[in-house]
Amino acid sequence: MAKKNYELTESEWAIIQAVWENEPCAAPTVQEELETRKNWTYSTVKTMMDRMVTKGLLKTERMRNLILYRSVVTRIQAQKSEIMRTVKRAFDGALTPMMQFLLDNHKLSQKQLNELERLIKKKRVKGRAAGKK
Amino acid sequence: MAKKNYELTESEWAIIQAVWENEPCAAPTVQEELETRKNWTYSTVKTMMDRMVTKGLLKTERMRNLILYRSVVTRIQAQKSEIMRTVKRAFDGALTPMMQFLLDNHKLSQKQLNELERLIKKKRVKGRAAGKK
DNA sequence: TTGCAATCTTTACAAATGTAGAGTATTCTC
DNA sequence: GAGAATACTCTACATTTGTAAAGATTGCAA
Repeated sequence: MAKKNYELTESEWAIIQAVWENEPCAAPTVQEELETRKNWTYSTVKTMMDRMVTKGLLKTERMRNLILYRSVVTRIQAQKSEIMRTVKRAFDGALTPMMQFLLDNHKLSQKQLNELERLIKKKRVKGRAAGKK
Repeated sequence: MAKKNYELTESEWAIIQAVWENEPCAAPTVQEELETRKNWTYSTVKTMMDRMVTKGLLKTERMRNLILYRSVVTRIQAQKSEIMRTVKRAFDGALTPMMQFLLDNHKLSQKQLNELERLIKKKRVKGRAAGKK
């Protein structure tokens, strides 16, 4: 139910990404997966994962002598939270100014602009069809 | 020079916003400004501000027996960092997917969509004029 | 000049986060 | 069945963040 706000730290993001991609998976898998980017030992990874279970970001299930982890929040949910956090903190909660800022402050290629325009058009049509909001 | 990445915490955002709006200003001013929203005592605010000086987010200047604070990073810089952080963590560094996500996952009104389209058009033209990138 | 008001300084402490060693249990493998 | 390999548990410690009380300064007002 609850549309909670999941504020993941940098490290938690790294971990949950690995989980999303291997789900369900054991801690060693995650550790190996991250070994190159992050330089974490098994202990480190495991500790973090267990803390994430406590926080309700992951959940576990025992399979014989193995402990398998699964994500509780989806990638979409996490992305949404991350964006909402930014909008709240840095743009006073207003989405359009943030979009505008993105357009103004990041050099997008023509191609990207086209793509965006296309997306907006699509959105627009759909919105109209479905009874405007 | 350095185009550093400023990762402000929630509290730091609150403080620096107050500073931006009153710059240069003394700690008590900031504390009063935030009194309603946050419920921080003077000590709390002062401590945080001094820590932010250490971190290079604010700087001070002594005026007789007063200590005045100024921001070191601009609102734009901070917003940019905040967005970059999100893009990096949650969208694998790619801006367009993030924009797409924004369009897909947040119900924008027709008006907002129009506005965005207009902005993009403007961008497009300007980009073309200035030798495409 | 004495005391009050405003401001600053010092110190503290708890919770969260980053990081991991050392020991324990379980399971292969020879 | 004994040692090696694998995975888990427990404990620990440093740093950062959130929060603030208590004490020291200083300038002004009576």
